[in-house]
Amino acid sequence: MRKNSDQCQFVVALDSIVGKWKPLILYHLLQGKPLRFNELRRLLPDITQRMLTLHLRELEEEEIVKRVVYPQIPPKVEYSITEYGTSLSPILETLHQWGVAHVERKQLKKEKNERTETD
Amino acid sequence: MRKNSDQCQFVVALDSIVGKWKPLILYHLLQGKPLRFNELRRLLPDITQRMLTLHLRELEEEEIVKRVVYPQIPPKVEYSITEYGTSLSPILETLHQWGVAHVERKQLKKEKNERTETD
DNA sequence: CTGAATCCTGCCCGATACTG
DNA sequence: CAGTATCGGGCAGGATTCAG
Repeated sequence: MRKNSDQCQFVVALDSIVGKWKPLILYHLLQGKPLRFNELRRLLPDITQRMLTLHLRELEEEEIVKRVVYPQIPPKVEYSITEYGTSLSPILETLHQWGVAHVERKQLKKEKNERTETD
Repeated sequence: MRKNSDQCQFVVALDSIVGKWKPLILYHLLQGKPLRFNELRRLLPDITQRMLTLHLRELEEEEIVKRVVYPQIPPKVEYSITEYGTSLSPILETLHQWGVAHVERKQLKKEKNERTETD
């Protein structure tokens, strides 16, 4: 340890963000409104219950997401972004912008290739 | 497709960055100086040849990294960041800052817990 | 020195069924 | 409604060997 101990901290940050569904979960929670379990499920059509719970637990563990249980029947649980969690917002925003640009770039390149092929 | 097609683009960005060693590779190449294959290996003490080549190929594929072969014996290959690749710099920087803060936060919390336990 | 080719392994995630 | 429990597959990544 300690070798690159300071330089590698983006790996730490990535760990909090990476996971097949975490970025999407965060995206929705960062809208600000608390969401119930099944609301999140509906917003992420292809996620399984299992993965949703697992990822939420991990985010909760890092205090990025807050879980509030309303003791009632039927159960009601709300998930929301913590204040600390909002500090991820600029990261996601930057990633999103870069992603959009990257896709456009690829698209342009593809079109260019197709044009030169038909010459 | 197209469901969240615009919102999910951070996933695209993450794909370019994620991979066990990609962030480290990028970190070193973003220093600006072109690096030879074995120089990178030395900088990433625990990476295997296989993973280094694979990750470099992926980065090259996305035009984030440029590969220059000097036809000579023994072979010499230099990797450097492309101009396009430098656009990742702010992302890595933001991630790094957040990572550092996140680790510190965890550390503080741990110390606090240890203190209350010994009460 | 810079790889490519195989083989192997862990573990992330998915599918499904069950519960308070 | 909001979860657990269990089983299994796929794929990223590691170890090793060969090659120009």
